[in-house]
Amino acid sequence: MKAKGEKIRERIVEAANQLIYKKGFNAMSFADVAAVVAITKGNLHYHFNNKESLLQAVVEMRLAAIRQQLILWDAEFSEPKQRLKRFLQMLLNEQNELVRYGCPMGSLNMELAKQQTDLLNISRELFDAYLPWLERQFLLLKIKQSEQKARHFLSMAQGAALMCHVYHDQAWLLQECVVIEQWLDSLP
Amino acid sequence: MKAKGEKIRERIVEAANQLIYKKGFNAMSFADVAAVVAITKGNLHYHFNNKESLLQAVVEMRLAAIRQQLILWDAEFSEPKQRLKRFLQMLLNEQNELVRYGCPMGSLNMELAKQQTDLLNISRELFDAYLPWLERQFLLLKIKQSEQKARHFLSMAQGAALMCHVYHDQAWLLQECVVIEQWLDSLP
DNA sequence: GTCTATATGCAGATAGAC
DNA sequence: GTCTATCTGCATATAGAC
Repeated sequence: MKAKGEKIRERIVEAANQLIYKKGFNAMSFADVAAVVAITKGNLHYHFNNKESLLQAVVEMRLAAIRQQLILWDAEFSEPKQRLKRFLQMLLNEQNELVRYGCPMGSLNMELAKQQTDLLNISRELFDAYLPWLERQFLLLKIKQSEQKARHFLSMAQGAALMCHVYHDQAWLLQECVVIEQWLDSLP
Repeated sequence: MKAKGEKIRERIVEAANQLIYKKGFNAMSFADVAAVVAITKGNLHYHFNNKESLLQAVVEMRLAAIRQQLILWDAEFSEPKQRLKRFLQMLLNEQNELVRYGCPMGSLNMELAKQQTDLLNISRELFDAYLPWLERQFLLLKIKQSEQKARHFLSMAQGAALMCHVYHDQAWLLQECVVIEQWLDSLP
């Protein structure tokens, strides 16, 4: 538990986090990560045996951030609809990154979904962190089929992120956010 | 234009098409394609210099299929809403493949969107083939903001395909199709 | 056209000196 | 812990015989 040892681990995970988002998990190499952290590949392998353990660490870091964020939103807004709109606001706040690199969750899960089952099981936890929270908001609104509503909300957000990314088109994202917000407002 | 030469080319493109869908473009190797077609890697390189030309050929094949399909749908249904519902029916018809491998368009574009700009420009043509057709249907319905409606429709479909793929969950897809159809019915 | 053989590069991963 | 050196495997791609 040496302080310095912990620090380098954090720097590695942070570098991997950025590289996974900007290059994709498969395109990211140990050499890439080592270069950013300014250590050698061999040293990096001392800290993380393989790519899977690196992914695990990155996902855990993201999970901690997501959970903290949701707690914050719960405290910040008492109205469930306001909380859901805060979720949409997040898309707008990060519109530049979304257009360039896609959704950090969606793009990673999509990349791992085709064949790499073990890795997908790890990255899917990111969605799992959001879904119950979303469902709870619809439950609080006393809306029927709250699970289905949560899924629809998340689906629409992912679809918007995917399309605006493929077309590098901010306008697409903005318009989708408007439509999703209208859908929220149309609910009882 | 020798018949036999054309035939092997078609077999290569068909094999690549399947492998790109089921394994992903980057995970697919020349060795994979050669094995399916039962030729050697060297021979495959004689027909396609590099992966980009293979992708180009695959996309062109898919484009031809899409265009033919849209012409068919136009002939089959006179009502624009029926045509759009036929699009949703396609998702249901291929639900097993969607759950396993995702949307052939969406997963390919997502994979290429992060860094490989040249390849993305090729694969995006697939979306470009659908979008004007979708917009035309909303135009025929005399619906305002038909372009935005087409984008929303496609976004929702892509979101549904992504989520049902990541969760390997047919129910997710089915429910989203129901919701999207309700959205269509709610339009004037 | 199709093959074998090979060049080249980079990936993930390991061994062992310091 | 961090380094250098190296192994192994597989990828794209090319050369040249048949």
